[in-house]
Amino acid sequence: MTEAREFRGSDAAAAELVVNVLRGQIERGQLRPGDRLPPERELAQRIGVSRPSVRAGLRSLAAMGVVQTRHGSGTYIADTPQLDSRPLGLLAALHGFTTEQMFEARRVLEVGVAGLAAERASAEQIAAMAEEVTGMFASVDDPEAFLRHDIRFHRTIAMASGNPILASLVEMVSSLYFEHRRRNLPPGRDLREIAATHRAIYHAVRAHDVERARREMSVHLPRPDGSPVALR
Amino acid sequence: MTEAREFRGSDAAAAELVVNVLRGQIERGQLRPGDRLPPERELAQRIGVSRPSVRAGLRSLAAMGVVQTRHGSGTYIADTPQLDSRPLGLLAALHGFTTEQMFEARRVLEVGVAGLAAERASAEQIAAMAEEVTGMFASVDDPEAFLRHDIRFHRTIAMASGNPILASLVEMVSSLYFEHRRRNLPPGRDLREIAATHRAIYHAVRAHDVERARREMSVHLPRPDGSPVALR
DNA sequence: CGCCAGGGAGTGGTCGGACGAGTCGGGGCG
DNA sequence: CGCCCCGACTCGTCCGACCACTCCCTGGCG
Repeated sequence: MTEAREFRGSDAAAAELVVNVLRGQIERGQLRPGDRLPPERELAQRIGVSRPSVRAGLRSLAAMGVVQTRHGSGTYIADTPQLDSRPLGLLAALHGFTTEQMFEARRVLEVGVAGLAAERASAEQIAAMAEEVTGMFASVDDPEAFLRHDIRFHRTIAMASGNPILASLVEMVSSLYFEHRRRNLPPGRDLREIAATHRAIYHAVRAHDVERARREMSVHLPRPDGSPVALR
Repeated sequence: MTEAREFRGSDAAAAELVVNVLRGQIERGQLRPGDRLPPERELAQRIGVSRPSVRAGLRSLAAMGVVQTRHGSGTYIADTPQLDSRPLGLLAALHGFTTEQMFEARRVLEVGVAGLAAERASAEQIAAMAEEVTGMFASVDDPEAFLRHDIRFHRTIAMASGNPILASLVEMVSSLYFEHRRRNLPPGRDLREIAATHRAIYHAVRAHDVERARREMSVHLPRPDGSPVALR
């Protein structure tokens, strides 16, 4: 029962040991998304370190989005394969990323996933896109609601690409943009026009026209046209 | 001097408070890359939480790659704007990302940055690419050295895109691939052929031919052609 | 019999203190 | 003058305790 697993090569940091043990269990399939981890006190005993060390390791994993803890309930393996966007936000502040760079990164990613989505989108996913597009047209007078549909539309596209890695990256970068836009409501352009461009993207995906989907997504996304200042 | 900064809205988690305080100082420019943070005990007193809480917050930031601690020396703001790739590796193991998906993500990113690099690469960056290409030709009999030049070539391309966000994402995804390849040396294809494709990419970038750079990068990157197994 | 309020056990969150381990610089010794 | 050792400083780990929160289960009430 004991998984002390001494030696551990040359690196014997207690907190790191915790991460490695759990990582091993994850990679071996013994820990699956949604699973609940043993209590910290029990983990400490099993691994052979103190509870503070266990907590340190769990906190690292939590910061990476691998686990999430619920006070009073337990620690669980994350069920949404979502990379946390806070790191990017912090790095943005640290190294002075500009809005242009953020837009550009989003462009590269979204255009790519739009093409893949046109190849592979399922009927259900296409229906979900249509739902969000109609939602956008229905809320052209409510910027807040409009933004929600906007976010969900792009998220659906990312899902439909069939590539969870790209979907995570898109989510990470886009959340930066949407947070930025939430602070600056309403946007300059007419919401009706924006909804129309989304409709065009949707049509291209529905027609499984890869090139058109890429092109429509490309014209939709804000060009780095002299955006005002640094990010945030 | 005290920055207790009570209230803090509705969320009063001690460890989170530490992250927010430091984040604020980073965003306000009071903390810059390479700077050394105050000792944990002093931070604890200044923020008004216990040292374990400070340690918890710092560990979160460390896991995100924002700070790094050196035993016996201190905690420093990270100087390399690099997103850590370990989170992606863990998520890959967790959610069963396949090699195809990894290749595909890398394709989207690398093709994008290749196009940007063709637009913007400076003379020095182009020279650096040439250096790596010649290095690859010179080490076609040494897979290990060849791989090193390969990595550096792609890193130079990413840098030359002028977009640190994209460069970080490329680095994050590519490091997964290179780690995978390091375990599986040597690759199936002839190294000489690979070096030639890199040379073609280099020529396109040097000529500032965006479309050709994208095309050459596209043909260079391994197509998702029935790669064997899960990403491990 | 069914519903709901209460309590208790289990869990993570925080705290203070203590000691070990690593780093670094300065002062003493050769 | 140069080397080495030592001590101050810092992070790393550990312990024990208590608090806050969640969840389930029990018992009483309708």
